[in-house]
Amino acid sequence: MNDHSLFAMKQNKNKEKYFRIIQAATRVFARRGFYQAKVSEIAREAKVADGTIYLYFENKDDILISLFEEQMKVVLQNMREQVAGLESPVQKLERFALCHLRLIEQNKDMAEIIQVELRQSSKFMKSYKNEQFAEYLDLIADIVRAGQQEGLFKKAILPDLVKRALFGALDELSRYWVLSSHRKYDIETAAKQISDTFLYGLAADSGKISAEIQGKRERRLR
Amino acid sequence: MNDHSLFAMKQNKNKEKYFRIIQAATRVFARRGFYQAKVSEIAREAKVADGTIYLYFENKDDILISLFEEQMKVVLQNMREQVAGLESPVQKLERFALCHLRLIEQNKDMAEIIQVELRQSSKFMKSYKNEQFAEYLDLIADIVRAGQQEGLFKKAILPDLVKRALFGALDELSRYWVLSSHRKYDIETAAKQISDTFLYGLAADSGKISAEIQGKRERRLR
Amino acid sequence: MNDHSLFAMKQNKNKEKYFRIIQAATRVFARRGFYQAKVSEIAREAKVADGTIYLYFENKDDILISLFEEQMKVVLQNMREQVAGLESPVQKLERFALCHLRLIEQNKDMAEIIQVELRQSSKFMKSYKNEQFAEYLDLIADIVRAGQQEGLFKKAILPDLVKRALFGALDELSRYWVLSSHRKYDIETAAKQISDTFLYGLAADSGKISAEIQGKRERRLR
Amino acid sequence: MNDHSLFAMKQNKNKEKYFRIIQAATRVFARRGFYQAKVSEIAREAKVADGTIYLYFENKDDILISLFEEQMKVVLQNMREQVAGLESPVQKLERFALCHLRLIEQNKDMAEIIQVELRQSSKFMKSYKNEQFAEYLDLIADIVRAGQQEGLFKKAILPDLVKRALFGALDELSRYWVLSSHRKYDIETAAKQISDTFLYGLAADSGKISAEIQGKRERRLR
DNA sequence: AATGAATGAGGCTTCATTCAT
DNA sequence: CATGAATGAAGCCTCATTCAT
Repeated sequence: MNDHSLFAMKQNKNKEKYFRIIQAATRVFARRGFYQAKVSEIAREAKVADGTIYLYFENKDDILISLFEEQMKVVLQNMREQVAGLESPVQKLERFALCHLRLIEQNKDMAEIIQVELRQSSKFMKSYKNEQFAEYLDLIADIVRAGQQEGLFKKAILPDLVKRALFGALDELSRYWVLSSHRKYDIETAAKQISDTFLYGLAADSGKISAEIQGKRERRLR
Repeated sequence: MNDHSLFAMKQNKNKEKYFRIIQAATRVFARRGFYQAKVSEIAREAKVADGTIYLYFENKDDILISLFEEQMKVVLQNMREQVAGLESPVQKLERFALCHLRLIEQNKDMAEIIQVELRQSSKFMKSYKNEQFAEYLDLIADIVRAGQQEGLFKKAILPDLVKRALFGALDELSRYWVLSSHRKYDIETAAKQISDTFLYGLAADSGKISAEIQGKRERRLR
Repeated sequence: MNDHSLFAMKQNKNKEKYFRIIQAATRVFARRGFYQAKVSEIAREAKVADGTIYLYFENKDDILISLFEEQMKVVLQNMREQVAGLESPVQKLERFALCHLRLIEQNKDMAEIIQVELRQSSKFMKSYKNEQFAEYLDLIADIVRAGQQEGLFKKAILPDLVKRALFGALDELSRYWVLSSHRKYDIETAAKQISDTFLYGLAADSGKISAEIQGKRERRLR
Repeated sequence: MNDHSLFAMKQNKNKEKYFRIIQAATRVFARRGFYQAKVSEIAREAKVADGTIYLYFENKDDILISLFEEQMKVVLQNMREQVAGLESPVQKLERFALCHLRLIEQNKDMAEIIQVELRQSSKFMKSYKNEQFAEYLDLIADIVRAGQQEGLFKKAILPDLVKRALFGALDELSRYWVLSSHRKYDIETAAKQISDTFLYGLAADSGKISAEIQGKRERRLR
C-alpha cells in the first residue's frame, strides 16, 4: 500500500465520519433548530466525541454551512439531471415543481432546515453567500428565459422575479406540510396546481401553453 | 382629575411603555435575530431598565409573541380595509399583492421578523399558534373563492393552496429585498407581475380576466 | 384635638400598620423561609404597598429582627407571668416545658421562624444579638439556680448548660411537630416526659423530687 | 496500564474532584449560609471552573443534599462503630453524647450546616427526606429501648421522644459553641452533664444507674 | 486521529429598594 | 404618609470550545 492509497483510505474514513456528522446535524437541527441544537447532541447522534466535531468543522456555524453546501450539491445535481432530459420549458417547469415537492417530502429534515435555518443563517452569517441556492433558483430563471425565447412565455415577465415567486410558492406550501406534518392534498395535485398556475400565468398564448401541457401528457401516455 | 382619568393616564403611560418595548424589540430582533438579541439590548433601545421588560412581558419568548400579535393585528386590520373597498376579486388580489409588498417596504424590521423568526417560532414555541397570520392568509383564500363563484377563476383550483402559494411568492420576493437591501425592480412592477401571473394562472377565461385587469385601470384613470 | 393627641393617633395608626406587617411577615417567612420570602409578598399579605414596608422597616433583615423582638417580647412576658406565680422550681420547670410546647402549638408560624430562621439569622446578621432570646433561656437558668439553692438540684450541674439542653430538647421536639405537621404523642405527655426526665436528671435526691412532682399534682387536685 | 486501571484512575480523579467540591461547599455554606453562598465561590474554593460544578451536581440544591448524604454517611458509620463496642446502654448513651460533641468540635463547618441549613433544607427541599439523619436519631432510640428491656430505664418513657430530646439538647449546646466560637466549659464536662442528666432522668432505679455509670469509670481505670 | 472532562464567558431573570406622584 | 412602577445589580446555569491524554 503506497502513501497515496493510505491517504485515500484516510480520506475515506474521514469522509465517512464527516458525512455522519452532517447527517446527524441535519436531524438535530431539524428537530431543535440551530440555536437550540447542542453540539454535544449532534456528537451523540453521530456517535463521535464532542471534540471530534471540531476536527471536521471550524465551529457550530460551519456545521450548518457545510450541511447546506453538501445537501444543496446533491439537490442541485439531481434537479439539473431531472430537468436536462426534457425539451419544453413547460415540461421543465412542471418537472421542477413536482421534483421540488417530492424532494421536500423525502427529505423533511433538510427541508425544515432550508426553510427555517436558511433564513436565520443569512442573518447570523452575514459573510456567507449561499451560492448553491442561488444556482438552484437560477434553474428556474433559465427555464423561464428559454420559454420566453421560444415565444411561450410573455417577454415582459422578469425571470429573476419569477424564480423567487415560484420558489416561494413551493416553499411556503411545503413549509406548511413540514411543520404541520399533515396535508389536505397530495404532492402531485399541489405540484400540478402550482405549475399550471404559473404556466398559464406566464403564458404568451394560453392556448399554446394548454397544448404544451396536454401534449406532455399525451407523450407520456404513449 | 378624577380617578378614572388618572387610571386612563396611567394606562396610557403603561401602554406607551409597552409599545416602546415592542418597537425596540422589533428593531433588535430584526437586527440580530431572536437568539442573538439580548434582552438588555432591547431594554437599552427602549430606554428602560432590564427589569422593566419583565413588568410587561413574561419572558423573552413572550416579547416575540406579543410583537407578532400586535403587529399582525395592525397589518390584518389594514389589509382588510384595503381589500374591503374593492368589488372585483381581481382587483382585490391585485391590491393584496401591492399592499403586502408596500407593507414590507415600509416596515422592513417587522417583515424581517415575520420571515425569519416566524418560522423559528413555530419550532421553539410549539404551543403558539399564530392565528392572526392564519387569518391573513385566509384573506387570499376568500378572494379566490369569491372569484370562483363569480366564474372568474377555475373551479378546480384549491383556495387553501393558492393562499400559500401567493403568500410564499410575495414573501420570498420581499425576503430577497429585505435581506439584500437593494432590488432590481420597483414594488409596483413586482406586485403587478406577481398578481398578473396568478390572475392569468387562475383564470377560467383569460380574456375575461384581461378585461377585468384592464377595466380596473380604466376605472382608475377616469 | 391638640398636637399631642394627633401624634398619638398617628402613632396608633402607625403601630397598627407596623404590626400588620409583622404579622404578615411571620406568615410569609414561616411559609417560605426568609430567603424565599419576597418583600412584595409580605406587602400583599399585609395589604400595603411594597414601598410602605420601607416606611416601617429599614430593610428585609430588619423585618425579621423586629419580628423576633416583638414576638419574643410577648413570649417572654407571658412565660415570666406563667412561672412567677409558682413557688417550687420543680413546678416552674414543669410549667416552662408545658408552656413552651403550647406556645409552639398555638403559634406555629412563629415557632417555625424561631427554629429555622433564628439560626440563619445569627449567621447573616452577625451584628444582631438576640437579647430577648437570651433572657428567655435565662428563665430556665434562674429556675435551675433556685432549685440548686433550695437543695433540690445537684450543685454540680451548670445552669447555663442546662438551659440550652432543655431548650434544645423542647425545640427539637417541636421542630419535628412543626415540620411534619403531625405527632405521635400529645403535648401534655411530651411536656411531662421531658420535664420529668430533666427533673429526675437534675435531682439531688430523687425521692424529694418525686415528692415535689407528686405534691404539685395533689395541690392541683385539691 | 490496562483499561481497568485507567478507568479506576479516572474514577479516582473524578471522585477526588467530587469530594473537593463537597469540601469546598462545606466551608462556603458554613461561612455564608446556603443562600448567601455563591456557586462561583464554591468553585473558586474547590479550584475548579464554575461549569465544572455542574458536571458533578445537578444544581446548587444538589450540592447541599449531596454534602449531607456524604457527611452523614461518615458520621453515621463512625457513631455506629463507637457505640457497637459497648455493652451497657448506659455506656452507649454516654458515648453517644461525647462522640457527638467531639464530632461537632472536629467538624465545625459541617456542624454549622447541619444545624442551620438542615432546617432550612426541610423547607426548601420539600421532597428531600434526610434518611441518614433519621437513622442517626434512631441510634439513640435503639439505645433507650435496649435500656428499657434491661430494666435500666423507665418503661413509660417514649424512645422516639427521647431521641429528639437528647439530640436537641446536644445540638443546641453545640450550636452555641459553633456560633459563638468560644465556650465556658469543656466538651467532656458538657457531655458528662448532659448524659448524666438524661441517664438519671430515664433511670428506673437511680442507684442502679449510678452503679452503672461508676462501673464504667472503674472498668476504664482498670 | 479521537476523546470527553474541563473551562469560563455571558445571558436571562429575580427582587430588594427607591422615588416621583 | 402611601403608592407601586421602575430600577439595576447580581447569580445560576448553559454550552461552544479547548486540550491533555
